[in-house]
Amino acid sequence: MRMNEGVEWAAHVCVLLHWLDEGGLTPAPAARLAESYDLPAAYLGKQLQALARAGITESVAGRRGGVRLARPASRITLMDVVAAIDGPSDAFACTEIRQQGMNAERPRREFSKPCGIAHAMRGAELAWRRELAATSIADLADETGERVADRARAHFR
Amino acid sequence: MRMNEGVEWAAHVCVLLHWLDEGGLTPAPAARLAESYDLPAAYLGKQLQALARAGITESVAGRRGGVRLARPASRITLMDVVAAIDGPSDAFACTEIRQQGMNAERPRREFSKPCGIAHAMRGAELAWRRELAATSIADLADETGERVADRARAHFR
DNA sequence: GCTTTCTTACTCGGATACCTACTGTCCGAGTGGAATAGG
DNA sequence: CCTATTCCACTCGGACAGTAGGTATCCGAGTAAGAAAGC
Repeated sequence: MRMNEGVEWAAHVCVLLHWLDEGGLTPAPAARLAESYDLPAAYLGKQLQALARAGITESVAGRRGGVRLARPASRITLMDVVAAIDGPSDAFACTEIRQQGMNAERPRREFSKPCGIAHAMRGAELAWRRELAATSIADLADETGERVADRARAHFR
Repeated sequence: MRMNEGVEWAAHVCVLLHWLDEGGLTPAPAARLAESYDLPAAYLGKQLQALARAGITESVAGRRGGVRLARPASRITLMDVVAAIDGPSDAFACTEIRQQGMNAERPRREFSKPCGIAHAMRGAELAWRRELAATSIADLADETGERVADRARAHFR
């Protein structure tokens, strides 16, 4: 099980957009964001589109256009970013194999209670989501230090 | 992000092996285990090998051979099964893009503190693992009900 | 000076190709219990 | 009756093909700010 690499990119870009916002440097062109972290511009564009579809960023068309955060960074969580890029569906998908093979002839009502394995997996994923939802983009930006933020802003000025 | 389908198979098979153990019906041939849940025998064999490598099951060669749990089901957790099938590595892999692009020229010592995003992701995965480690195969078997266990044993007798 | 047109610099979305990892199958080698053959 | 051989039912491990989804690139369409041109 491996997470989409775009999640890392999107998270870093969101933090960067927050810093730029504080300096009045948004919207920032997608191509420059990609260049800031040496990422393939065309592919990062796809991830940015996904963020926009999820309402995390908004993009401004036309000259002097670009991307910016759609709401304060304190109200954007890592969970939001993961869900936008990696999809909202669970990693574990129960295929109800307990109803196959030796139990194929059994009446369906015997399986009305959800599969215990699926239930446990679901609980673990909920814990994971809860943790991700507890960290906001603003938290991440704050703990990085002002010097890095300043340098980023200088790079875009 | 999607989890290996074999994890579901392996978990169900472990529960089944626990039931069979209680009836003195182990070791059970891999082919029969596959047929019990209508799974492709050759591919399930691969997953069983992975379980054996992880020390969760042990396989008995030769005639009347098969597979059985290597230790009591109460001491096998879902986390063990997931790690055996899906690999022990984290889903999120930090590639340190913060050190690229506009920060490529910066001295390395500025990045001695771990990346905040990677840290948060790691914390969330730890919460996930903790939950999985809290559920044992015996727990799963118990909550399913004795009737299903009896039927499984009857199928192997 | 004001309005219109044009250019430019962006985003958006689809089409496409590649590559990795998961899914699934097959086969030969090894192993050990049970049946069989020989003394 | 006892021992040695053969057979059979298993597992193990590697090799291999197919497929889905993640990675990456490209291109045309749409949009808006600012410059240029015309009145």
